[in-house]
Amino acid sequence: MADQARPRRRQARGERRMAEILSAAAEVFARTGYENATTNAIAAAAGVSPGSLYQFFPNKEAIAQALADRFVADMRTAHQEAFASVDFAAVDLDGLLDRIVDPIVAFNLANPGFKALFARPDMPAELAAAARPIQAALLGRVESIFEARAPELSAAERERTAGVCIRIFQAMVPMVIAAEGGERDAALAELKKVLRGYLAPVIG
Amino acid sequence: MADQARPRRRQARGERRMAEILSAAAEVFARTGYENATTNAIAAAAGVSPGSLYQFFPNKEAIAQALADRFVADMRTAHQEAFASVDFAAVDLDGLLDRIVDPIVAFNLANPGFKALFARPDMPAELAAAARPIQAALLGRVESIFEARAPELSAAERERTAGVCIRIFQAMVPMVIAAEGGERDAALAELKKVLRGYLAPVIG
DNA sequence: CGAATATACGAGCGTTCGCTCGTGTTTTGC
DNA sequence: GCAAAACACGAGCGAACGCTCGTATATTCG
Repeated sequence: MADQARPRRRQARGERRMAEILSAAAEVFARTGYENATTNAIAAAAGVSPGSLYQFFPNKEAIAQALADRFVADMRTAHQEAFASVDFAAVDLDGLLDRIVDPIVAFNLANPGFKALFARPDMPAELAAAARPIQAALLGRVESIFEARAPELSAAERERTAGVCIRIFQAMVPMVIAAEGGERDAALAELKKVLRGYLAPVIG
Repeated sequence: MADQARPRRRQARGERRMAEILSAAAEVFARTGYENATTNAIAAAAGVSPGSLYQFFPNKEAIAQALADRFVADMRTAHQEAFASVDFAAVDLDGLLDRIVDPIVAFNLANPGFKALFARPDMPAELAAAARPIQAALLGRVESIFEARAPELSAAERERTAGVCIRIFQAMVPMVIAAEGGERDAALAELKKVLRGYLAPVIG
């Protein structure tokens, strides 16, 4: 009953190990996907025994959960930077797209494990829950742009439009990442073209 | 070696069983995803013993493969109907979108197992191979529209534009399917809005 | 120093799951 | 009618994998 098992006091060494294990997990998840990633493989990739791994994480899902938390934190700052650098009212649509799309694409490019964890259709409920706050925050930010640029939109329209933008983004980022060099620039330009075509009638 | 194991002669009963097993597999895949679907669960859902299942399919992947083939065949006819009913040169962009988007969305709505098999990021290579022909065919059809309506496009631009359209489609169909009633109509309208905004500059 | 706790190891337990095998029943072909 | 082949059953094998446990070393604290 309420076997709360007070969290053990970590040493600096332990904190380092946890970070190493998470990095190894990100790499293994990115390479093999969530289901096919074995905890022993993660431990091996981190240069650690299975037993040690389980001193820091109670089970496989907790690893994914902690990794999700780390991604969410990183992504939040990436988003904050992206949205903070823009005066929504002053800049034109093309400028807006450049300032917001580029850094978020860059984040996804730098964190290949991110998609392997969150792009899965049969994601454990807890992982989905971890991803939700970042999704909600992103949605809110996009909505706030529309609020400033297209105040005539109803709340429902605003939310729907923002949701569609994010959806488009998530669909096309893999395309951008998969492309190489000049191809990638073309794909990125195409992503912006789609968003521009969709948004031009809404926020001139 | 080349232990070709000539294919056994099926009875009518056997053909029926195979179809039943595939339908059961579609249902189980749709409900639990590919990895979490157990062959015993598929057999049970089909009202068949595990041993019987393995008289028709050598392994789990072969079941998915055969199901993929069935989906591909069904989808091919759905696409054929969708594209055959339109005179690309005569109709305007809105009409074009209505005539093509609606039936393909309807197909996805009627085949919920389809996505569970093909929307997976860590799809076995053989499954991806089974999906490729249908993707290629769809790409070709979309390209042929552009060829008729925007002959000034280079081959590379044409292919890229068609690929983006399909990508957008695949990203937004789940949104349409997840929505209910009026919400669904709104989502469908939004899908067309995205495509229209993207394509209007290309094929007036 | 010594006790308490954190970290580390890796063999292997328990369970799940894809798949097999021995056996029995139905259908086909002659 | 009778053999051969297809169909059907379900207990359970073997391997994979998440995770544990006994044990040993390192670190902290008084």
